[in-house]
Amino acid sequence: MTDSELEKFKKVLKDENLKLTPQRVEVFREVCNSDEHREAEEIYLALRKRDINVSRSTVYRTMDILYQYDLVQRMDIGDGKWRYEHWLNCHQHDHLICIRCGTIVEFINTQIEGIQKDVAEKFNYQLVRHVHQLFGLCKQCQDTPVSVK
Amino acid sequence: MTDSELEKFKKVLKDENLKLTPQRVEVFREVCNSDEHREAEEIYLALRKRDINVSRSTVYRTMDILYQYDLVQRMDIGDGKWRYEHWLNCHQHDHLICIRCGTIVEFINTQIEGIQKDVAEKFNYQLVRHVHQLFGLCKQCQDTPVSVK
DNA sequence: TCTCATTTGAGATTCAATCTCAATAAGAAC
DNA sequence: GTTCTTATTGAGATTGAATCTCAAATGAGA
Repeated sequence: MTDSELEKFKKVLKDENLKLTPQRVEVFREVCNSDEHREAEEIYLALRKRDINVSRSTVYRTMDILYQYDLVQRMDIGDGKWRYEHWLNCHQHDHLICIRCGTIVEFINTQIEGIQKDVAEKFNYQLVRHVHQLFGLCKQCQDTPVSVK
Repeated sequence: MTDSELEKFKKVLKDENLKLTPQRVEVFREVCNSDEHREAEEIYLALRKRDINVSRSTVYRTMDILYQYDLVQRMDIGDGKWRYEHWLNCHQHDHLICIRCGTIVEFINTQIEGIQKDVAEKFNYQLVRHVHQLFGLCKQCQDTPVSVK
């Protein structure tokens, strides 16, 4: 977490009349210090592992704030859990997801953005956001035989 | 529900050693007879409304079978519920979703499919399926002012 | 330092989906 | 048609991520 990131977070809290608490800062720090796409529960456990006591409720609540004010990105791959990632490298990107091992890879394709704009325009939709996920088998899982139970 | 659709369902059940029960047929019929993107609960209620008694459990279980054997399409728009739609017009399509009123519109864009293939190939993923959803405001919601609570 | 609205933590609650299990029914064999 | 075996059904219990509740604690402006 860079100082400028922290300042951005502080500004949001101030602007929205939310208080700067140690718990909120720790949650934000934890999110920023990993490039994985993690669930709230994983972030909660990572904090506990580092002996930082923040309740599960507070982790969920803070993730909501971070998402609400666009300080983190969040995605849903259809398993009923939100996965969060920091927004530091700020590029709009989509995801490739391995259906066997769960590995998530990011990709950027500017061509698709143009097409999306065209589609939205054609249907008179004012585009706000999109979800674009490609599910398949990663190289390693293609090469690994399925183990017998 | 056309006869050929029903036959396809019967074939799947037979091939998979599953039994053809009146409940399963009714659920399938209900799904086929609507072009909406409905939740299992909505399908369950629609059946009750027509005085067809199928339990909630059986609706959920049958939807699983239909999805498993590719007789229906299912989507997740991030609200924790699966929405089902029949697969009768068999075109691969994506969705435009209004974030205010929930209207779902389908669109087809063959250009994107090519790009998806290229991306998967580049990352050595063997593509299985994709999710592509555009969220925004539909024309009507753009024109309707937000009502005051 | 005082004050007060906000936040926290722990546990309760929600809700879609899944599981359990006794009763029922499909459908193969005869 | 009858019998037998196994799958299916229905009702309610359970699961699990997320949200809510409320008393106690705390941030931050005065």
